[in-house]
Amino acid sequence: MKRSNLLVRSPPPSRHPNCRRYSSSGDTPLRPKCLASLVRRSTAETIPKILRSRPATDFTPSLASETLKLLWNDSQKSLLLFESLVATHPTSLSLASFNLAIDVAARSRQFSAVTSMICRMRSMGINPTLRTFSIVMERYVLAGKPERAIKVFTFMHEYGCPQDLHAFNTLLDVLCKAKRVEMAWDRVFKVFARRFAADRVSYNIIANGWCLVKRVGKALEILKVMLRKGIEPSSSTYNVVLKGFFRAGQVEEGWKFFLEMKKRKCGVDIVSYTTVVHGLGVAGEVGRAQKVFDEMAKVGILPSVATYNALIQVLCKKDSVKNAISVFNEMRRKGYTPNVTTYNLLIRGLCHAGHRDRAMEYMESMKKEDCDDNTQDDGDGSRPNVQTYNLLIRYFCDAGEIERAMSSFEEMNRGDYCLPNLDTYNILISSMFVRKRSEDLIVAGKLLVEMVERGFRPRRFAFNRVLNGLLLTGNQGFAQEILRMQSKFSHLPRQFKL
DNA sequence: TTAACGAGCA
Repeated sequence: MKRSNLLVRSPPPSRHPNCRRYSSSGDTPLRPKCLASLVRRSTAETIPKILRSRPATDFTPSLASETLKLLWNDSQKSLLLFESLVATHPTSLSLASFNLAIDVAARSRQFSAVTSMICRMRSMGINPTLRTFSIVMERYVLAGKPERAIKVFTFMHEYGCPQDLHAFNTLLDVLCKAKRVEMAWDRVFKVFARRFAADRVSYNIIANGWCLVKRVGKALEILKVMLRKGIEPSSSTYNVVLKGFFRAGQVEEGWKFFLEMKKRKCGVDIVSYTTVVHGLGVAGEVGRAQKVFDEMAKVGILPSVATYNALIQVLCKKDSVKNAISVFNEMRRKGYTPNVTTYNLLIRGLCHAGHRDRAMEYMESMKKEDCDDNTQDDGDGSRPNVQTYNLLIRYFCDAGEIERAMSSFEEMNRGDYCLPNLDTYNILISSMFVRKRSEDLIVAGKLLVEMVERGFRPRRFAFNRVLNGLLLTGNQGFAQEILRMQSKFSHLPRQFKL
């Protein structure tokens, strides 16, 4: 498949404004955005050559890991960069870069590549940590192979990572977060609890697992077991159950539990308040949510950005986006810095109310704040992320503004903030069927090709839909091409070995 | 190492 065929092209060869001399060696240090852009426009053959042409001093561990982060949604290119760095500048690879590469490989189910990366990092004197193994375990669970995750846990000490309580809790958490709480309880907790001396955190994780599948009764049972065993519940334990009630739609039970927590002084904190503001609000009890929010100042618990976000979301969903904007302005006046979630909530609220132009203004201020802000202390600050782009694209598509959606997509595809993910492609491909135009179906086909090239696995449904569309509009040749890609794609090796 | 704000599916 020639990329030049693609209507939805990879980024134009625009130089990043911060990057004056990225294609030849010079005295300007290489920045992550420039290296990412360079890698995306190069091939497996040229990437190592380009890397060799630059002085070794350019390749710091942070350049390597930041660039891999930017290439997160292009698994092919990020793995190519990783392999090329191994060959040309191995000292630039830190634990962080290995973890990123392992995550990307595992996400596309290349588990044998994961094993070799772990062996390679050890041979380079970088020991895989629990973080490394939690990535692998999580990917196995998400790939529908939870028993493999358990196996990784039983083997990991052979790869230099201690099997301890911390690791035990991490495995429990990985399973519970993927809603495999029964497996976590029966196959891990019961089997290993004594050996690793399960603690309060272990029980909290299980209680949370039950709450995630909306079985608060089971979480309360865990609470009883803790009390029986003399393990004192923490504020996290109570907050988990509190959230569980609201998540399960048991609003009044949640409210009673909150009152009881206050009465018995069991660690009511900022998390409990945020949970209640959000829980009451999304259940439509906006007045009560607002009252709880106002109560915080009186009891001396100041709201955090997350609390403001909860209130803003509630107002957008159940009240008016106008009031949400007032709260947003108020939080800024008080000196809070909105994060990417705050902006995404407002942008979604505005789009939902049909104000897409105003939503775009907030998008622009996010980008502006990113330029003004050099500190970036918590990593991503308020830069637009994949959710920001996806929600804008989704609303543009829903409103029939396909061109606007495509222009946001192209901007995203420049890769200054993030690259399109599976959701982005799914949203756009679906929207290509609304106008019933032959040219739209070609775009859908090209998007499908591009997503496969970047390591995403479209559902069979997407393949069939695009194929049918192309055949019906007389694009037999392109349909054949996609069919060939699909047959190759479905035979990708699915090795599960570690 | 666990808990709050985001996060969809044929």
